[in-house]
Amino acid sequence: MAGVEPLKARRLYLLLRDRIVSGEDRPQTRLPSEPMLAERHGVSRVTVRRALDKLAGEGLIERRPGSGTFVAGRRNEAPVTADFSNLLTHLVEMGRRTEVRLLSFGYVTPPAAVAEALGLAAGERVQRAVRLRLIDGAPFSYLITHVPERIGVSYSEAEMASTPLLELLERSGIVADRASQTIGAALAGPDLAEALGLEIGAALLSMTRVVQGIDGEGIEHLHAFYRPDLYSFRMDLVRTGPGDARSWTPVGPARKGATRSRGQAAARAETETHQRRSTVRRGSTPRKTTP
Amino acid sequence: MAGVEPLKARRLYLLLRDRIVSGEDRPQTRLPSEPMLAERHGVSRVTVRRALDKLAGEGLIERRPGSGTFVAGRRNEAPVTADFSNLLTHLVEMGRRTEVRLLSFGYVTPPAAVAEALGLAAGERVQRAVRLRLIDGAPFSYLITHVPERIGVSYSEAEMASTPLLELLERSGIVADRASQTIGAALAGPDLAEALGLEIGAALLSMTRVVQGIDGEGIEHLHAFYRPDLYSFRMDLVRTGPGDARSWTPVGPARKGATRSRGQAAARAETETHQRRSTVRRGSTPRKTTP
DNA sequence: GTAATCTGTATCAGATCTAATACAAGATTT
DNA sequence: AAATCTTGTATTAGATCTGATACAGATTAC
Repeated sequence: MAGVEPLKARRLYLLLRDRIVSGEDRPQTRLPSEPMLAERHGVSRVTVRRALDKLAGEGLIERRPGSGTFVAGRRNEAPVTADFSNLLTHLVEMGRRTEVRLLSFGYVTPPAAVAEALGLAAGERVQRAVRLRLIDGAPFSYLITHVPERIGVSYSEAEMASTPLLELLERSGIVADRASQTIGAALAGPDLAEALGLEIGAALLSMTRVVQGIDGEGIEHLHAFYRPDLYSFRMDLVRTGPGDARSWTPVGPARKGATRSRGQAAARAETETHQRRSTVRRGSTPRKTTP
Repeated sequence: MAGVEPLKARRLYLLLRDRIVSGEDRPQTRLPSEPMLAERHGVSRVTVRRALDKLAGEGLIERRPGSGTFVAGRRNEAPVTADFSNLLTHLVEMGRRTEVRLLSFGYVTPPAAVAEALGLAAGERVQRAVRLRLIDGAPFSYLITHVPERIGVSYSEAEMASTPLLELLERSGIVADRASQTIGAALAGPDLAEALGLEIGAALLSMTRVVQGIDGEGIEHLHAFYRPDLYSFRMDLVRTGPGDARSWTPVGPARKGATRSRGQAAARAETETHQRRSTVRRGSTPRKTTP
């Protein structure tokens, strides 16, 4: 009569977790008691307890002996948000310190997908670098870059560890003209999990970016993985154009709540100003990017 | 002396999987033999076998008894790609058929996060709908929409199951003026996993979108989950502006190689044309959107 | 054709997970 | 103050999962 499910606790954990993070179960609300949950989900109280232990470990619930288990206050969403349209990012970082670690560096023959994306000749070698980015000491992104060998030789390994890649390329006279980004999701394998400080099956945001020069020649291929709890992508759009022909146009990210209940024109002016301002400011900040 | 690790097989599975999908292990290549893998990773051959079974089940490897295990040909990436800047999407769908199922419909008091995002008064109710979108019979997105009650009543439940939400709103005279989208990743819980036909711990792409009217009033709150193997977000960027003041500007997705080696104006004009074209075409196709 | 190598299959032992039960301690209600 | 409900802790046994070993069938190389 035993269950065929080898992961009852995990299953229940994910179930409860979804309801909490989605806001379905409101903060400060009391969850059903452990015996109740056990009965309602057809598992033993020990299993319920395991699921709740996990939730408590992540700070999603608060347990008060004798009183009950309560939904904790909504925790902050991904604090570091990248604007989509910005390559030289513009992390919305309020006084935070970012750091880069070079995990791997060398010249290899690229995977077929990379070679194709960069438009390389058969057998052409590339510089491959793996970097880890941290914010306030916490790793949040894992970056694998491939650069054609002839371009990669124009800067050193040491520079790679301290300077954003696109900046290095610019310095070498390489002109980036176009880029294409694709965003997806993936599970954390052993390497990624360890580097990013996550469990092995954790969910990751992934991005692939291909940067091309004026003649369409491949300059950089980036494959990046982000911790979704520390990083996310954001894009703001405004309806433009007259009458029926209007369509959506991306703009820079608006300040939190700043555009609330105002006219369209005012909102647009504001976001555009913000964009310009942040662009200028970038030149004076130490070294910040999201490659 | 037995291992403390309860997930050796899964660990190895993810490790090998990463190497295959990243192209590190090239297609048609033979993997190390099972005994070799067992030794190199310090596990038993049975464990290796379990990992390989999973990979074979996903078609990532091909096993030939007596001969060896081979990396299967690179499988296609996410076939359905959404352009970022397009709300009324524009799936890059080549003759595919999409379908919508309404899983849940009703009026509720919204979670705090939703109420806040929509700028609702305390206690104001919303229409909540859960829909599943399929392409060629395969579910690829799970959508949870919240719409203020006063707006939601302008269309019926039946319409909800057949017509894109934004289109319904437009029809009711609601004018969407601004939108904000945030993209992240999450693990599939029991509900999502079953609806989308995935295992329980699978990785999902998630998106939150808030649409506002001219006066900043909330119109729609969407929380969407996508199968990353069937769906991804894409954005193309072009370097604009003169000399040192140049920055990156998002454009519609370029046709493969179409914008190669052209100036900024040409590229933008082209994508806008393409965008408009697809908008017009939509009217004659059955029902296609990506809410 | 014979040896070496590889995948496929079966068996067995240890570890982990699940469940059931009992009891203790804190909080609330009656 | 007593009764009741809650979470915290401990113990037990059974089912399941995981890992290790041995052997069989298929392919390849020499």
